[in-house]
Amino acid sequence: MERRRAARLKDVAELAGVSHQTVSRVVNRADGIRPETRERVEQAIARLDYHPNPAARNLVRGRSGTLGIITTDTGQFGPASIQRALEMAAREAGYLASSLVLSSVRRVEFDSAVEQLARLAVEGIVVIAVHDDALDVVRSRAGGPPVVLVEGDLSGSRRTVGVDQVAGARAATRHLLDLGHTEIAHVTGPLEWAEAKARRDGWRLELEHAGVTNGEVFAGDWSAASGYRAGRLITVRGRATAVFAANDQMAVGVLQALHQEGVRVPEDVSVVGFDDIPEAAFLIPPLSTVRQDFRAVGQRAIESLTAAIRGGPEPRPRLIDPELVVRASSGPVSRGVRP
Amino acid sequence: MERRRAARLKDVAELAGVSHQTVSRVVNRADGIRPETRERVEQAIARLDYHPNPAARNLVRGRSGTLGIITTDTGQFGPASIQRALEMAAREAGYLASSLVLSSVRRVEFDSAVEQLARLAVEGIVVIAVHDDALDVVRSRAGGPPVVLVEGDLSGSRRTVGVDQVAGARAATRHLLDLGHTEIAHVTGPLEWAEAKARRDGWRLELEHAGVTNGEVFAGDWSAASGYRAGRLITVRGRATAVFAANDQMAVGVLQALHQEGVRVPEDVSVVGFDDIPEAAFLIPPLSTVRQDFRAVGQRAIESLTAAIRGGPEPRPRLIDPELVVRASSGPVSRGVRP
DNA sequence: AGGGCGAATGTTAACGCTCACATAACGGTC
DNA sequence: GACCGTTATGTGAGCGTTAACATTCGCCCT
Repeated sequence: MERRRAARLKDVAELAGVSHQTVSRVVNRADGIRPETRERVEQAIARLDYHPNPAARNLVRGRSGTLGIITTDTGQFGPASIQRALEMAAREAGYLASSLVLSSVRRVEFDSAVEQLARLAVEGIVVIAVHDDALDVVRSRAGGPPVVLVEGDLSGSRRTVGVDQVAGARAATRHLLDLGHTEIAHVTGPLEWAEAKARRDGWRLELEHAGVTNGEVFAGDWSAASGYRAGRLITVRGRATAVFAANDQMAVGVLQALHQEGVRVPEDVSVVGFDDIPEAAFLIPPLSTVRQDFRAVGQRAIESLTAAIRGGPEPRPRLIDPELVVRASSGPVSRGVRP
Repeated sequence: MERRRAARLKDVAELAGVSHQTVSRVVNRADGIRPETRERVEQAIARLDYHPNPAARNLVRGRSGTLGIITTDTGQFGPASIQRALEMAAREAGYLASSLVLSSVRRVEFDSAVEQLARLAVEGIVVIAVHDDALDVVRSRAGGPPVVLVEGDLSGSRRTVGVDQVAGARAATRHLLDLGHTEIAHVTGPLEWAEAKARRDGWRLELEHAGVTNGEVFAGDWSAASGYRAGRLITVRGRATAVFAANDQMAVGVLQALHQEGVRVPEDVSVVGFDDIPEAAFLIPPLSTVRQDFRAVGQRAIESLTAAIRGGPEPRPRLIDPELVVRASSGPVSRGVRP
């Protein structure tokens, strides 16, 4: 079968017996078209299987219809999920999203990424900013397309969107306090990450709020291995009756360490994580955790970016509330003695 | 500061004192330009910070410069990794990749995705085809842009690219046979998935090749929970001295079940997974598994697609060899009796 | 009946680039 | 010095669309 050229506005116009501009109006849903004419044009469009040429459209409108997403290839659950959510939200907003996955957060690579996006004439950029360094780079960049930061340090003056990490950590800690725990340890993420810092701060704040001051801190790095090490230390020192891990992967490690030492969860020690990874519900025992609505983060970020592109003000509140998910790994503090 | 319009070809031409066509030639690396002229033009480009307008370029060239990626939001490690790899490879090939993440593989949604990509005038589509159903939908589609299938059923006549799942499964099984195991159980993925089927077939083939016929099969669904259930059954029946799980998540479940029952890994039972998820090296014990080179898959898929767009033949072999990664979870069959 | 007005549609000119072709410049040959 | 071929550069058209303005038509009002 011969491959015909795609139909153009002009072809549709000829078939429908109108001018190309009328067709354009129908395609772009302008009003001031007689229903009868519109009907005729729409039939012609259907018959020719006409699709507007996006390149021509973008050219004449002086825009590219493209957004850039810069993220790092950390393999972490959060950033990857947000990337996905951003891609979906961008498409819903009528933009094409082009994701740039960096293998490091070094300034050079970051700059070249921004350069590459400039070459694509992106109208805006979303940076999934896990690292403080990345923030600095963005801040230092003058001119160019508007930039929205996601999930980094949300306290800055720039446009930023993200889950309220502090609130999530406080909710998790409050949940453990409500169960009667007073010795609540915390396993942190790497503290260069804004999220890790915020979760630690939330935990600390809530403890102070409750008048509890002596929570132990264990330094982790997001990995299950680091959670495992923290878990072993916790069993050795043997004071905490509850552990709040800064992410689910580390909580997995904690669970394994506790299990290995014969410490029962939640009878002897309660564990709460953060993220609600897909496996969380299938762990032994199912993990209590804090769920983040990445979909909402993606949508708001794109909203904020499109607003910036149009030169408008910040649209909706930029902090999104996380949700505590209680499962079997957290329970009332036991009266018995820890083994 | 006033925001100037972006520089055009004409602006550069005027500044360099040449025609716009000469500038175009310099930009597009055409030869037949005097070095001196080229130098002058390049300086002008740098001074004006000129970037070609991709919309105008695509319009006149009659192409969109865009590829579509269709994937499903399964949250599985493999598909997500491949999506990333595809995005990177597409960009390296000079294309903009637009990813469509489907929440189901139902025909309707799939069709609307293809429709949406047609609207973007994508030049080609990569489908990360996990489900047999998805394959059918693609096969039924006539006309439109070329399509490359990734990681589905690789035996079809269409352009397909992927890791040789059968070879990977055979390597894993061979590894266990080499360690002296003869009772090797297999935990499958959901058998609607082409990968799950291929891994089971590879396991079976290698057993037959070695003259071992009595491997037990346990049906799983990729989740850690299903692996856990299989692990419990294995300890109850108590025959297998080795388990090959069709993915790492299920292997995690197996490990937990064995551990819980006091079965030592690898002393009593060896475990091998598939995927090499980031946690694999941090599990207890570190998990032997099969690593897939997703980067290579992405690159070959894009190569194949660009070849198809140009109407050329299939470029490189489309099957990629996986790599066995031996860690502590697999060891020689023990002479002692299982507890 | 003529003027004016609004609704519906048509006409023309960009948008920034590449392609195909036209021209200029230059050196060698007879 | 007229002719040719080669190399380097310039010119004009057109890609498919939208924006701005122009036109046509029918209708109501005085």
